[in-house]
Amino acid sequence: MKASTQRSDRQRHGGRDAADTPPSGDAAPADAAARFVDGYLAYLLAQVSNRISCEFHREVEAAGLSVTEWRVIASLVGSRGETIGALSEATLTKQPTVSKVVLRLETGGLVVRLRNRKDRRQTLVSLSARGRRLADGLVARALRHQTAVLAPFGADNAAQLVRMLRTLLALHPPGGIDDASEADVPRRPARARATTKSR
Amino acid sequence: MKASTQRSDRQRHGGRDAADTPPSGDAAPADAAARFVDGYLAYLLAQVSNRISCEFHREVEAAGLSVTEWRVIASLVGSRGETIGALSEATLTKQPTVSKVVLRLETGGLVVRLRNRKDRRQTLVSLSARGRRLADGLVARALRHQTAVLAPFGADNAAQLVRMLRTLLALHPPGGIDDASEADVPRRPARARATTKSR
DNA sequence: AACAAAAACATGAAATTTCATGGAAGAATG
DNA sequence: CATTCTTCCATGAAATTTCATGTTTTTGTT
Repeated sequence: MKASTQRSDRQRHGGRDAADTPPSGDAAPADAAARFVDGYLAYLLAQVSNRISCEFHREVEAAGLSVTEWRVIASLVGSRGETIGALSEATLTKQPTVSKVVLRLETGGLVVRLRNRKDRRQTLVSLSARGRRLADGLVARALRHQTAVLAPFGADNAAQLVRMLRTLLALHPPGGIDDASEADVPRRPARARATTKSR
Repeated sequence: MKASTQRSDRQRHGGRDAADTPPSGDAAPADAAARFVDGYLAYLLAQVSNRISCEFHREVEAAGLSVTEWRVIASLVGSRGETIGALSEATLTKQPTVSKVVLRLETGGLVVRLRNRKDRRQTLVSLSARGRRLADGLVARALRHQTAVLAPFGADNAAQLVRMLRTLLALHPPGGIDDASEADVPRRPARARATTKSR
């Protein structure tokens, strides 16, 4: 229910044909009209993130995990227990999805769910022995892959890249999703607020 | 149906409670056990990509577009026409999804679909006059946002970040590699040097 | 302490995305 | 030029994700 209707009126094309211009193949000969996205940071980040990840996802699937499952597992490596909420943030997946994936992983014997004694609302998820074994193998491969990816840059540049990414992370706190601080004004598309609340 | 069964046996928790360790809040006091993902490039890229994008997605939704719709629109800015396949790659969305989104956008009057005369199999998508107006506004805001995001780095570092991202893009072609096997064509040249130098 | 408000998570319903498939057009072979 | 193979896209069915909501627990207020 985003833009316009959802009906699929047209059968086949309306009939109009394109003039002649072949779309941007890769290198435009004369009309060097660059696509906007090719210089857009968010696009570059998304593309790079996706391509790097996808390369490794082959190994993930070979291990019998879905991408979301791998993200959850990976987020648990080196941790003593993560809440559903923390996993949601770490895996870039909405909370209900994480709840379900974790449940699936638990029945699969890869993770364990406990209750936090300090706050009995939260569910603490951690790797089972079997989950840790599986994770260790994948993590080793992941690090090898990462090394290969960063290799072309040399240690210094690679380190700087990682440093800049970390800086960006620190500069842009998560949770831009739900924000209802001033609970009075219901919904205002108004002026963009850059001040992300930290939690 | 990825890992294990899908049944949901358990009602509520099994009953076990966590020991006492509060999960990684943000800064571990004594047990500096860092989560694996916090040093994992793919994770950093995904997080940064997501957070930067999400910040802007508020403006996108304010404009009445879904994220996928915005990605399609943005990919058409500065282009004379993109195929469904190209849009699929640019938007990181599977082809059937793009087909449907484009159809929706067309009925919404934001894009136009034509047939490529050169290759009548492909559908060339381009912005309508109205779509271009909408896109221009969003692109202007997107660039302002990008400027703000890169500001803390200074021109030189910002440029280097973008350069490195572009290099990674060049080093890691899309689509992954199908199976190789008997192909006489070299799988992927790969061995490319990353020129962190100017563009 | 009592009560209201908020937070964390599980769950069913709804929406979106992807998978599998098929038709049509171009390329490749003979 | 007939035949086969591949590519590109659309479409219905299936799977995944998200939304909306309810319950339980914690926090804040009076």
